Amino acid sequence: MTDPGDAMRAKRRGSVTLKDVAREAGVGIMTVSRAINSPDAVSEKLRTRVESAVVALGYVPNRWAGTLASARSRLVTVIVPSLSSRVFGEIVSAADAVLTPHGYQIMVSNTAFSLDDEETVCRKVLGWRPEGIIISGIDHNPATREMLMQSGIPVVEALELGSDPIDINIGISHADAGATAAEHLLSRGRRRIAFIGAEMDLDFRAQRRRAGFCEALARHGVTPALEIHHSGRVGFATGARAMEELLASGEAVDAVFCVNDELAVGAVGAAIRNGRAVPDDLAIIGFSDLDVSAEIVPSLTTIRLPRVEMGRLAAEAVLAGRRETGEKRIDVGYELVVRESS
Amino acid sequence: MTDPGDAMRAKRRGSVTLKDVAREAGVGIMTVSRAINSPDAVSEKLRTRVESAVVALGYVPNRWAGTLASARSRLVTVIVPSLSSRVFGEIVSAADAVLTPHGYQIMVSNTAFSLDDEETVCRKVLGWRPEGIIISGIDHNPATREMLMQSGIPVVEALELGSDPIDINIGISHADAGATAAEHLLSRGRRRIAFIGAEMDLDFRAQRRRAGFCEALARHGVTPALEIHHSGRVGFATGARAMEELLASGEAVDAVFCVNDELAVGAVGAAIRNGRAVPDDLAIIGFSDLDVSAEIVPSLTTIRLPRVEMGRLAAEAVLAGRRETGEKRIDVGYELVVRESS
DNA sequence: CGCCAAAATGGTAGCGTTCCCAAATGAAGC
DNA sequence: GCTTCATTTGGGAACGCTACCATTTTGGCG
Repeated sequence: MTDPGDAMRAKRRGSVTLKDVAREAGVGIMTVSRAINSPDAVSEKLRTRVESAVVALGYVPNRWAGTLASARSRLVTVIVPSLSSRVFGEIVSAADAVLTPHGYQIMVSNTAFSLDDEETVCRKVLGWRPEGIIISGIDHNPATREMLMQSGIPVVEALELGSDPIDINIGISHADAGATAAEHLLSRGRRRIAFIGAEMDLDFRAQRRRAGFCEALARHGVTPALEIHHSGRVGFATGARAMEELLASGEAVDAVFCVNDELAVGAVGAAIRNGRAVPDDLAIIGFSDLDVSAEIVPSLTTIRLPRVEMGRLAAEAVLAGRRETGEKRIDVGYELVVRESS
Repeated sequence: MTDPGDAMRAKRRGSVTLKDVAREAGVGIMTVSRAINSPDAVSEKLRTRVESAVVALGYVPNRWAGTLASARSRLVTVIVPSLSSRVFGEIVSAADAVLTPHGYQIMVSNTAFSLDDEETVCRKVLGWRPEGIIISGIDHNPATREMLMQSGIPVVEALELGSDPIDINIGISHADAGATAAEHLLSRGRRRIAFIGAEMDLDFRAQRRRAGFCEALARHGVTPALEIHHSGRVGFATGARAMEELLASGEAVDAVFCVNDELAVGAVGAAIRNGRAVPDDLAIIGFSDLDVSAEIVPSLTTIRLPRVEMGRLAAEAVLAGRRETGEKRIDVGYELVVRESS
């Protein structure tokens, strides 16, 4: 596997530049630049001449040069734990929908749920000098925090609400969400309540949902009947395996809180397959409200995380910049969505 | 909403540069550049001095300048129809996993399934001078094709196999996949076979799956008993609505091909809810094999699209570049996954 | 101790834009 | 026709970095 760079470089040197277009159109270099970036500042006659030269030569302005000269990258970085999850995809998508019409380009990086990777990614990302950074969560290495604060770039921490934002913070309280799940199951008269999680050591938000869940139970004098912390990766299949483990344990359980909807959907499937009636034998509640959660049978009770709204608000916060002395902390709230599984 | 650019510019001018680090470390500017980019070419002594100066000043190299000077952007663009879909997320994720270790950064853009948007996006993307472009599908506006061919950048068309690749083409035959679905249902003894699709006018791959499906039926003297082309957006809920429509039609149907798994999973749910036994009353087959498809009850028969492999191969093709006179067309194949729903 | 090759270091000239200002052109008024 | 002012146009200097080449230092060896 040879280095594509050499060919690249050879090709690129000598590609069409502003100067080529200027020569073709018989105008100055600045006239071309203006004809492209602020057409109103150029006379009709020259503008059309420039435009046809651009088309004739297939000129595409080099953003690197433009960015370097103007110190405006028109780039916004989004740092998420995972690129393949629909949860983060929806956030990115919503942010993109806001930013693209404003001429911004999104650049996505993933941390694989690791704080150290996040630090590496942040350092790399700052080299691109984005005009805004949207980052997942409020847990960062001290060095990451420091770096972001020093950067002078608007930083939006999304997904979870914390007490000490770097800059702007948009999210919900995951502890409260966990507590809401517990209270819902209790209100249904369940007392032998289990917990299912996976990759809990990596996902701080999931940890806090669990903590909030356990505390709420404790307030009612209940302790979790069983906790399955599955070693597999978060996903539908892992949820199913975890449920099988739970059923195999023989423990008497009448309700389960799955720390996210992937696990919960898989758990519902496994419960049904193993002859349990949901919710009669076993109530199940998840977290995040995936699209699929509403369509499975029985449909899944869950807690809706307003992902699209968070993505949109994060993008708008970046656009507003940090000078805008608006709200530094935005609680987008969550919503208990009661369906058939509880 | 004021323009964040001004603050940006003010901040950035006068940020830490190579020269500052050089002064701090008491060395030449080139020594700093080398200490960072090819540490082996610098003596131990100076390297440590540079390194501590970098840390002391919090220097982060400016990629714009580096890219401009070296004509190496270390950027690979991935153009997908949608950012929020898990199918595309997995492809992007797999490509990222290959490219990141090689020092590349991925830039994702979405076309919203529109050829015109794709053209706009391509033009914009070329301005960033990526070293490779991974684009979804083989259908492009003539201008888009032209632009990509002229660019001199390796282009990988992924997801579907065509006869005339711009450069490199990785995918499967969607017509064959559709035919496989039809043949599977026929082999199960079904003859009153329906089709469910959504947004069919935008998704050319789905169109070809349908065409292949219809042709295969025709070869066996069967015509689709019913076609539901739902107007909603592709998603689980739309699949459910389409199935309800199908059931309400009163048409005698014993099998359904859903043009993708989102629709199929939703359709399974709706069929069950409406008292149909799947597969006894109604067999259902989807396309793509989502993670969730294996975990619902009944689990979904589908055709697996090897997304991770495509993402990986596309990234490797970009790394290899176009000089590598290897395979221009790679058929990654699909696989019929028979589960409970058929 | 000197000599030469090899390694380490630094200066300079771009890379392709945009910004700033000067020059040129055109319009309007007398 | 000439001056004055607004509008267009263009030139040159950055922007921060790397490539290339020249220079300096080092180390090995006779």
